[in-house]
Amino acid sequence: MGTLRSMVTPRTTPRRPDDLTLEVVDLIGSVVARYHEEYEEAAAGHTLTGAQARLLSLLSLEPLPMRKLAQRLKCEPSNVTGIVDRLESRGLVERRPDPADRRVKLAAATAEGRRVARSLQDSLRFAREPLAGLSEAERLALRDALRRMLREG
Amino acid sequence: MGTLRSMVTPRTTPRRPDDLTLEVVDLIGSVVARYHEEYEEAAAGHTLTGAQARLLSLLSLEPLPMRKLAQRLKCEPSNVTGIVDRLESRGLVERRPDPADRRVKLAAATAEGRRVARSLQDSLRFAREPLAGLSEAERLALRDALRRMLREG
DNA sequence: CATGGTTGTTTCAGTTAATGAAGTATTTCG
DNA sequence: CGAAATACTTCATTAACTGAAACAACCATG
Repeated sequence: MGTLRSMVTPRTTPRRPDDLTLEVVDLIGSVVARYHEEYEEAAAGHTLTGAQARLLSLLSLEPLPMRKLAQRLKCEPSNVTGIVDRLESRGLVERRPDPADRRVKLAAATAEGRRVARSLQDSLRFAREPLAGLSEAERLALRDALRRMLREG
Repeated sequence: MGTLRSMVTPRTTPRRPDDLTLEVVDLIGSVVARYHEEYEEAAAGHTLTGAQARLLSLLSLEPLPMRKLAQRLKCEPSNVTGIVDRLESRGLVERRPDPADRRVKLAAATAEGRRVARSLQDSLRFAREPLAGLSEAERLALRDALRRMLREG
């Protein structure tokens, strides 16, 4: 069906990605799936949900106001309230007043929270294993390609 | 960067990933985030949730029993029931009996469902844009690296 | 061929994530 | 000062997800 058309009108479809591009997109889809799988798995290993793990990771670096958390997680502030509530009830996160602005509440990881975040990072290190199959040169090429891909948009 | 360390202690840190690997992992994290963002966006453009879009995409290729859907989506069968319910109530999917086994119900995309799935694919094609910045040689190298990464595990 | 175990699906109860609309403080600025 | 904007919470609602229980149909095996 399509073969005849492509023989007759070889250059009328400028937007149609070539087979190589399609394959690469497909591969990226697989990498995305695998990354997610392992992330959720690592989180579950600490009895955390994905959203909780992501938020805790952010806070392990520095305390942040709720509104900033919402921005980083790309969700509504009211949603962050619940996630922080659950982490707080487990003693992994605490709320502090911001001395500079009494409206804002800073969410901060507790010592225990940081410990869990670190352990999470380590178990996620497992996600790096696939890279072990690549030579240094390949990893360099991969880095450059990914950098360029992300540079756009 | 990591060169000095690797010269001094070439075999004492077998598990600790080098800086290059860490950077690549980080870049993959960004690609994952971007991919998801665009996928959810494309789904939302059709008033579908991510889970619904994923399920519909699977069904656009071939009808599948509920249990197979659960396996593909890596979730419990009871969950699939709800997602299919919602898609069915919108006329995008239908349930048919499996002639070979009266226990199983095949979920199948309707004509409208296939149309939506195709349109979804097309808007997701936007996700391929980042690849446009790469030369053919780079895309080839990227493909090979990704293939090898996924080969393991 | 009966019957007991297994499989495929659904229902139900419960948790989490997420949004959007109010509502309450607090800050900022005309 | 007073009005508008900002930060957070609460509430109602929907979806995704899990695990347990129920039900029907399949399939062995004695």
